[in-house]
Amino acid sequence: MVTVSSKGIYGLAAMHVLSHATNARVMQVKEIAAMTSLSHSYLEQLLATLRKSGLITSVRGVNGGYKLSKAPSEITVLEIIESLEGALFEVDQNVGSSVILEAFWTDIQKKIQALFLLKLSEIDQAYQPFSYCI
Amino acid sequence: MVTVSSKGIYGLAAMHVLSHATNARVMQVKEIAAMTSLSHSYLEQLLATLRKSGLITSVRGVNGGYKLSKAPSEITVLEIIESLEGALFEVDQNVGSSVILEAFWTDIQKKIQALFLLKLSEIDQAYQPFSYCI
DNA sequence: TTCAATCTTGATTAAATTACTCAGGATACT
DNA sequence: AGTATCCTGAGTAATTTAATCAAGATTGAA
Repeated sequence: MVTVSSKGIYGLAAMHVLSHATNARVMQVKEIAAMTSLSHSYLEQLLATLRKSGLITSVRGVNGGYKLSKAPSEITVLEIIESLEGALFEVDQNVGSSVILEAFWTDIQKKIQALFLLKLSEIDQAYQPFSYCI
Repeated sequence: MVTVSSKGIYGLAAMHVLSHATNARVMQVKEIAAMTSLSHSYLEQLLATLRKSGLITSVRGVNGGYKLSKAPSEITVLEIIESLEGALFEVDQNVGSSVILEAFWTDIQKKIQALFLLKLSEIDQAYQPFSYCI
């Protein structure tokens, strides 16, 4: 019903790294792998999925790599997670045949989904460890 | 990292049924199975786990069954889910070696946990489909 | 043109998890 | 004694996870 496994966590890490690439510069799998501590081949698999979802764009050949398809302010964490893990929720019928519980789970679902609607760019803004309000 | 599978959903359904048993009357597995549409043997397995966690109490022998160990107002959905599925979250180190992402995931974790701190009794209060405020 | 760097794809796999089933044992009321 | 219950542990098929690996496709540069 709800699942966020390491695949989604790794994927967000990769996207987060890409969001810091200066001015639409493509980053190589090698670089991203080094920064996220992921294996090259596994990361390739994740990036392939993210590319098929349209979240990132690839450039092939020498000096190729990946970059975000959109600005980090236009990509939500939910999109990233769902791209890699499928729908965050399956709307499950017949929860013990209880109408009340179905309403409960639907509500939980809505609330968790809302948590993940954060934009990629907002992660830095919200969780930057050393931020100074002048 | 986050997982709520059907086991937790079924378990909540069973506990919800038990919370409606009149005045500490024990309910048989058979009855609960009928009300939740679960198979007798699978439900037994779930109830055994819930009992070992101290959430429900059993009475053996003829006319035995299960009942809640505490009032529905003293049992949270989180306790039920975690009893069956283990910790809702694993605090995962080294999320792509990023301090910011670690802070993000810790925060998400806290917020999701908060959603599940709802009391068993509060489910009915909050999601009763036909409730009238006089 | 050739080569090497890079993305791309598909096959494969070991381990873990899920969602069960089943057979029989233990207990206690009648 | 007998039977209705809970109780336990073993077993299992299917799926998912978290990868690895080999080889193909593309393109910039020498």
